[in-house]
Amino acid sequence: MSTSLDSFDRKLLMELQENAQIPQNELGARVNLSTAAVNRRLRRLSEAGIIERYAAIVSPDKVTYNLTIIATVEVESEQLDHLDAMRRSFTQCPQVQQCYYVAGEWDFVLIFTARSMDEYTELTRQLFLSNNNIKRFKTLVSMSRVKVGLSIPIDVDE
Amino acid sequence: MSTSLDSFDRKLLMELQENAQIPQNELGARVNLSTAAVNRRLRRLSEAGIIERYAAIVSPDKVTYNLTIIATVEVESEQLDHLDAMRRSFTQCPQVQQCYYVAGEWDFVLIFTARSMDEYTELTRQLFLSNNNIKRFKTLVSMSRVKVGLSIPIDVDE
DNA sequence: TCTGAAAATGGACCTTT
DNA sequence: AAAGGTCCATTTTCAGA
Repeated sequence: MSTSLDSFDRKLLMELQENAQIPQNELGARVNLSTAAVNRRLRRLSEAGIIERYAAIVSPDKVTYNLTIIATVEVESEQLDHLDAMRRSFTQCPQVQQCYYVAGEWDFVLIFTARSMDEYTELTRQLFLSNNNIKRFKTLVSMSRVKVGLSIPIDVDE
Repeated sequence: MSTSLDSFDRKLLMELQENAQIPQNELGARVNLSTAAVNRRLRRLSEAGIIERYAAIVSPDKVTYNLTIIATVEVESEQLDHLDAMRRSFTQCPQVQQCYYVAGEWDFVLIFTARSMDEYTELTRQLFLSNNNIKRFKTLVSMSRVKVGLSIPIDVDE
């Protein structure tokens, strides 16, 4: 059950979060392991769910999704069925890249990607304004995507 | 030069954002294209920077990064060298998964991943409290990662 | 689009700890 | 048992005709 990673696993994860296209023999060379051993470890990491999946990262600019917007939302009622309905509507919206249910001054934080302000405005209409369980929301428009990723810090020596 | 995607490219991107491990022959079957055609398109998409990179997505829970925290930051001075220094310090911090420079009530939005509240507290010390260009910051602790990803919506038929 | 070479993956089997 | 290494078959990628 010990899902504990050894130093090899950590090095592999570090590399693969950066670049999942490195072939296994090259990975082996980097971490000092045979190709077969790398192969086995990658399988284990995937099966254990430590590697959730492999994904292509698409450049938003190159496909004219030039806008990134962060929205914070406060709800009226935290009744469970209401919350669930909201979670679902946020999750289903493809322009919602991320959604966090948070404690503090707000209840949800959403990260949108959109092609234009008009598109975002329309989304707020659908998701926020037409929902009377939303007390208020605030919009922060990103001027610069300073750092964007989902990498988890992996300490190689630990 | 026209970086415009046709319907095949869009379908491919849609699939690969979800799962970058699908072999090219399987992709071909799904979008109705030969393996070789898929191969050429993927190369083109990468070379054009439309596919930025391929990445392994690691499950934070499985490696004991149980905390996700969103922080908003207001700066004292928006002088360029000050901003740059801050951007750099945020970018370099491995626990900062994302950082956006925003317009509105705040100047930066940061998304942290951390192992514990103590770790986060220590990070705020390093990044915020020891920096006297930061006027104030606010912390929102995520109770649930409702949706997490970097996918761009790709309309298959457009 | 087809064919085939080269590369990468992944299993079998043996060895080490 | 658990994990590594070598070798080999299969699958996948990718270029040329």
